[in-house]
Amino acid sequence: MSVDLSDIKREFTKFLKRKNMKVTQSRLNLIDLIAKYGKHFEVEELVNWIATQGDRSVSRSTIYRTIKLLQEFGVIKEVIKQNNRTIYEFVAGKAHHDHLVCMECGKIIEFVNEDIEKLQDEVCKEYDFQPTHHRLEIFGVCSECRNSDLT
Amino acid sequence: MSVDLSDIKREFTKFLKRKNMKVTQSRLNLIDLIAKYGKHFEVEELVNWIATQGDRSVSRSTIYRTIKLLQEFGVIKEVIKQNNRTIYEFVAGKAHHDHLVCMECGKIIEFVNEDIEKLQDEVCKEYDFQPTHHRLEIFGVCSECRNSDLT
DNA sequence: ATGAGTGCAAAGTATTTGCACGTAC
DNA sequence: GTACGTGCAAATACTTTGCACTCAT
Repeated sequence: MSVDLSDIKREFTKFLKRKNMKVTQSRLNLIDLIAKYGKHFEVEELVNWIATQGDRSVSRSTIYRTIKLLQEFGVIKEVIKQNNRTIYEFVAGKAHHDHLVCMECGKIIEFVNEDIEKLQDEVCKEYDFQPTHHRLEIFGVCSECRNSDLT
Repeated sequence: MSVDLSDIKREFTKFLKRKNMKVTQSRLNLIDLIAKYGKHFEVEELVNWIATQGDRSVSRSTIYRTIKLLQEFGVIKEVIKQNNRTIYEFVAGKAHHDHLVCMECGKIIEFVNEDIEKLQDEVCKEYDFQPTHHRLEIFGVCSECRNSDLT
């Protein structure tokens, strides 16, 4: 793990105080739990997994509420919106990246392309649009699935 | 309107026949209705608007079912996924484009950038990934909203 | 004539919310 | 001590589905 969770929790504490919100165990625990989960997740999946983690458990409502805060804080992003599913990622300490999504096996491939980012900035300038965030999803079929499809 | 609806309906008819599905009034009507609606839409919004269109009415279930077919056929796309909303667009006859979404006024700006498309193809080649479609959403604040925000 | 399509209402998901109780400050 | 946060269960919003009837073929 490239990022120090203590740092994140310390910054999140400041973030909460700035907003005059309370620094609760649930809120801090959820950071640990999501980091421990360690992969892309859907909320329901996370809720169920957290239920298996003994103590430090956090309820569904609080998970939903805290995920919103963590998105605002910036350590979590909705990276894939497919059908009616939302897949989140813990992005703390990671460079911005986008995703290839295999529609057969569900695999998610992350990629970084600075040129695409630059071109987006140009588009925004052209329309005098101030971007806050973006999401690029490329859906298709990964090479493994194509190769195993030779049935 | 740059595209001939009759052509689209003729092609959709072929599409349905190829799939051994029936060419029903509801299915053809929905194409007319969506074209007449003429802008980006959410399903619920479309359902309510269609209910005001007198005859040619189509039920919510059939709208949902037919939208899936029209997506497969390619004349409709889910272009924006924001929070838990899905915004569709009737794309028949339009060049592929992506979107800037103003989070203050909800305005949707379409843009075309061939270079971004090319770079995406390169990324896919690099990962030996066969893309079927993609979606690039840039969220932010449009210039009008920034100017009126001088409060 | 027959089976796929439609409309309705009910069921299923995902997410949000009201409220009583607990906890940070 | 007070107000915000939490957990629960209920409510909401969106979408899908079972079924009886209708219509395209």
